Amino acid sequence: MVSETRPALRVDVRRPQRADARRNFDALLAAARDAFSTKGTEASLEDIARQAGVGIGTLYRNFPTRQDLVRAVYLGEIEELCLAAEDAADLPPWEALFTWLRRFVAYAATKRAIYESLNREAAEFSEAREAMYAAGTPLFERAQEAGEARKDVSFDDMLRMVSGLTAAGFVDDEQRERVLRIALDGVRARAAD
Amino acid sequence: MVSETRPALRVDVRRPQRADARRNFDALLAAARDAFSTKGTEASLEDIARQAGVGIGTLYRNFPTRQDLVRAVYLGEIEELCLAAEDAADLPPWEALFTWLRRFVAYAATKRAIYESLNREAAEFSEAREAMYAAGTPLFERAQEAGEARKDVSFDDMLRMVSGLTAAGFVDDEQRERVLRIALDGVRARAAD
DNA sequence: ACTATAGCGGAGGGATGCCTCCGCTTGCAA
DNA sequence: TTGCAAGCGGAGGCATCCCTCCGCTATAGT
Repeated sequence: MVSETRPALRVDVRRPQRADARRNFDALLAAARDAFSTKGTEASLEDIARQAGVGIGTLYRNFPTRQDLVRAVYLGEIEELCLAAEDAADLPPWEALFTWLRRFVAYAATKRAIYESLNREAAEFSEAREAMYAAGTPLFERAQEAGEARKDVSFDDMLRMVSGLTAAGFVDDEQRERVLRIALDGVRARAAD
Repeated sequence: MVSETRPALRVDVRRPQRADARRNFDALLAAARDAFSTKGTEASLEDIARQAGVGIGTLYRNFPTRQDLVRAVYLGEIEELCLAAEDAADLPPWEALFTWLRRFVAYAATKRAIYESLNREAAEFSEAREAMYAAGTPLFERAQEAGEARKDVSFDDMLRMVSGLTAAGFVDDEQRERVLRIALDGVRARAAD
């Protein structure tokens, strides 16, 4: 047990020992992150290997199934998100929440992977998702207690809403930001509440 | 000139003459509608033909390219949406808008096709999209004029927001409805405005 | 009933993706 | 330096999908 100074999830996922192998491992992860974000988790594994500059065999040695690769990318992304939640904790309630959610949206990498996994059953995902919920929920509840967020909205409601926006297409980043703000205005407590 | 009693767009798309052929045509359209809604516009054409109970050759005769099939489904969906806007016109401003948007979300069929096409360049799509905008914008502006919708939000902002939610995954329909309501609360004019 | 022909369907060739397997290469410890 | 195991990469078998082509079927008009 023992949560270290940082919980950190086990993103390790069995990183190889030899220097060259480790290089390949990282290149694969980076290529996958990129491919998944632009083409979804159905992206061609052969493309990913090619993009990483390694043979397809190497990809399969490190990540025997597509799911393994998706999970590795996903876990890395989740970890980023958990750290971002810690960083935001110092800000005023609503701003902290908003900042974290913006990070959630902006972190292009796993956009689609996160979104897809939000529904996926697989146990290994649910563990990570719980970590993310554990990281984000305090921000949300703090905003509720400060009277800035509606009490009849759940964290899950809000996150799914935001993840939908994440997946949607916008003309440009300004519009994305604007729409995010609009949607979150719906979460904001109203004078009448 | 000449809007008929119903604009109706040309959804015809060259419907065949012979009775059996027309049956096949309709079955293909229905199967495609279904497949596109669940698997996106990349769904296997052979599956669609199989699902429709016709040979792959028949599919290609009616819709020489995938794009032709997508367009046919899309146009049908858009037409539904335009009609729904007319129907909603009798309701009070905000309710009319909300009713139309709910229809927008609920009409499962082209969920993804509409969403994908929202960005697609292709000219044939933009024409239909404009028809849809033309149908929905009055509802939105009426809500704005009635002081029920914010003036600093555009119809396009709102539609993209909603279409994002459309594509997102929810636990059940109640949650979808609830989240739609929350997001639209962000579009609603506030007392302070 | 008869027949011309619109329409049918699926075999099959080409492309791409998945994944396994195995002979070659190379980092690292001694 | 050297030896060897960890690691590499891609050929190739299998599956799936796309799309074309053409011999067969069944409709609709006479």
